Amino acid sequence: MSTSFQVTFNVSDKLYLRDPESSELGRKIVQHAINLIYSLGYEHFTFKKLAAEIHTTEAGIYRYFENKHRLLLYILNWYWSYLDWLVVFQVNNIPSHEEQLRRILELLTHRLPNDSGNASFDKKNLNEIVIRESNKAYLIKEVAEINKEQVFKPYKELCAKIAAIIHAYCPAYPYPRSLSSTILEEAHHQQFFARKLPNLTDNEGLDADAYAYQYLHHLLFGLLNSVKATSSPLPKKP
Amino acid sequence: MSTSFQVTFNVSDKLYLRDPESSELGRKIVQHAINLIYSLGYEHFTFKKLAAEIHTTEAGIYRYFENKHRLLLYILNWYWSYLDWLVVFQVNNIPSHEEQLRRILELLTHRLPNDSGNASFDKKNLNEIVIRESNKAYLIKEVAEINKEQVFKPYKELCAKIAAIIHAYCPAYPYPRSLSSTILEEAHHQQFFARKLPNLTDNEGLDADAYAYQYLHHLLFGLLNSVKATSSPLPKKP
DNA sequence: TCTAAAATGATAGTATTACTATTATTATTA
DNA sequence: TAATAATAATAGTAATACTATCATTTTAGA
Repeated sequence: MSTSFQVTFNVSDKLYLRDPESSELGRKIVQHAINLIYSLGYEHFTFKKLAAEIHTTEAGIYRYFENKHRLLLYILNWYWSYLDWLVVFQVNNIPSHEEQLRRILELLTHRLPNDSGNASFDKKNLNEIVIRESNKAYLIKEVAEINKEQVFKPYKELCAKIAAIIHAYCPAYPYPRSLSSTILEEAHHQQFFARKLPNLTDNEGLDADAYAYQYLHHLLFGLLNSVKATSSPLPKKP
Repeated sequence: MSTSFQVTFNVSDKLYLRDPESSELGRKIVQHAINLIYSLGYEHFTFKKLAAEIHTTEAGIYRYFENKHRLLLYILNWYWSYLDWLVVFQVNNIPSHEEQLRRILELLTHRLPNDSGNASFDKKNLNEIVIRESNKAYLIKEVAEINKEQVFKPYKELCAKIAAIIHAYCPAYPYPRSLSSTILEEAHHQQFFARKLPNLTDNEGLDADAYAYQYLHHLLFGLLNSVKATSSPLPKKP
């Protein structure tokens, strides 16, 4: 007899019509959607192409997801939930808030470990589409309406969690949530820029992920340490 | 006899098939596109709807722009070029780099003056679509190819210009371009968040633009001043 | 001022996308 | 074993993203 331990993710059931985790077809849809969005780009990705890829029909996919935007949101929610869990796990038992933040930056800028997450998604492709497509999930006219359906909950929770650690590290800093969302966004954008529009960065030869880490590390600690220094000046040693 | 002074903008001629500035119809297309993208959202905006709005035909619009992505890029390039010009103008003759940066932040976070720019676009709508849609111009699979057509030149130049002032203000800071692009992006995202997903920010009752200004001001100067302090420590007063 | 060229308008048409509906077939589960 | 649920196969509709054609109007040049 073997025991298996499963981490479950709390994605809103508003995201799907039928739970894709509940069947082979559902899992295939999500798995191949990640690869296809990666290789075609979100705009050129269609349910018809996905159906052809996994030898099912368009109608078959529509039974799981209302449209491709919901499917994208589902994938991103999975990513954000998983990242949240990784943050909790990585930060657990680490006494230093500074070290906690350092580890978080590493998680945000580097790709997910490929063996992890009891899901057979291609983590490299997942990471790429998160970088390139995640803004398209919320930078839309209808954001207020879909927000009511809890579809951004995992993102907000992740943002709040990081904000809480920023606050613990530097209670005097007045914008922990905005700084958290800035870091979440720029961890992806600066990587994208470093790869595709390098003039928008100061990278010279580093890997995009390593560069993003370095830049954000300097930004985060430069900023927070300056606040710490001015708000509670330590007694100087002679 | 009257003299008129016109500022011209250097948008790449790859963006259009026929120059929309050269005709009444062309100007109407751009002007109403801004309003329609604003009210429908980029995804729901189509050339057919735009054609109906201005009492021309779909084919008529296709004679000016290859597709709606090019039209969006054209609009954004106009915005970026104009912002660049405003930056130059606002910063001219200001001796203090600090004051220069402060003025730039104000330009980035606040809407364009409505009477300006010798174009009859609705500046409020233009500002909204820049906030909500500009990421969709470059966060795409084909970014490398279209980048060759110079379509991001105005954005890069603006970024470089701000980076140069950051560098002038604080030569020791190692990431002026990334900081510049971060500020350009977050000036819009934090406004969007403050309005639509306020939990991602620390705003409490300020207008979104004022909040974004305040947050970014604190970030920019907090960071740069800390670098200044550590790189060239001033002699202490007793 | 006349003429040629260019721009526009009107209409039509194609391929693809984004869906919905129907019915037959295959698994599951009670 | 019967009922039920999921899937496959097929068809069809409305909208989108274009391209093509041709008549008409506008503009610019000789």
